[in-house]
Amino acid sequence: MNDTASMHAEILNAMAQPTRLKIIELLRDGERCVCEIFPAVGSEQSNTSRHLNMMLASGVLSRRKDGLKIFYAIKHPEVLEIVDLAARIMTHEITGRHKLLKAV
Amino acid sequence: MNDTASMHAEILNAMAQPTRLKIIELLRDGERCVCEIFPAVGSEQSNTSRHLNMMLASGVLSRRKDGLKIFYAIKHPEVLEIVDLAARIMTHEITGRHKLLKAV
DNA sequence: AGCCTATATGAGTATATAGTCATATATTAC
DNA sequence: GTAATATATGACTATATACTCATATAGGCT
Repeated sequence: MNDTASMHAEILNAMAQPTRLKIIELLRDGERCVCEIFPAVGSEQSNTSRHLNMMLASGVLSRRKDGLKIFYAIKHPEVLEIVDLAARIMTHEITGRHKLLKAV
Repeated sequence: MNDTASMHAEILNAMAQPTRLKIIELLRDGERCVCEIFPAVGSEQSNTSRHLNMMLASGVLSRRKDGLKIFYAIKHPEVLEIVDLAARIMTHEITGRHKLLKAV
């Protein structure tokens, strides 16, 4: 990343994908190892590993090694706040679109 | 979008790109027409139009027509909150990485 | 009507992304 | 040492994305 806009975007992008959102939701109540994460999100181990690594690189997740296992966790509380705010927008949008349908 | 995770991701994705972040920053203090937006963000008119349309479709922006001009605006206050929280994460990351460099 | 301005879109390209399968790299247990 | 487990990565594919240039569409003005 070079300028601040692309670093800023990179952080948001690390949350803006269905599998990555599932990972964040899973980590909401604490750290998990990769071996727990990939079956929980229903994705391959290799694919999950790539998502975890890019989320680590962009500062969304942190990790800790314990023997063979590597535990990933949400690095900043702001991550969950962002995900929750986006969920609120989604709710507004869904109810808004329902009203539009009713109006017809 | 089919499931909630992909709609959720779509909303975040509509902010997770440098040009789109610049658009959001520009609209922070009020609506602007496309003719004002594209020179301000330094992007082509056609490219800016596409970004604006996808941000509209995902519920991040709203638009209003006034004669020839179309004014885009931030649709939900949560959008700015999300952008600000991501900026805070970026700040934490930058200071954190500086500490790492100092420690070496 | 014709002309100008503002916005959107079709078509194309180059790059990025998410995904898979196979393999490499630890780390632990025996 | 070997075997087994956990994670990461190389190589590849298919699709998505951001972008450009040219053109279409629509509204206002004379």
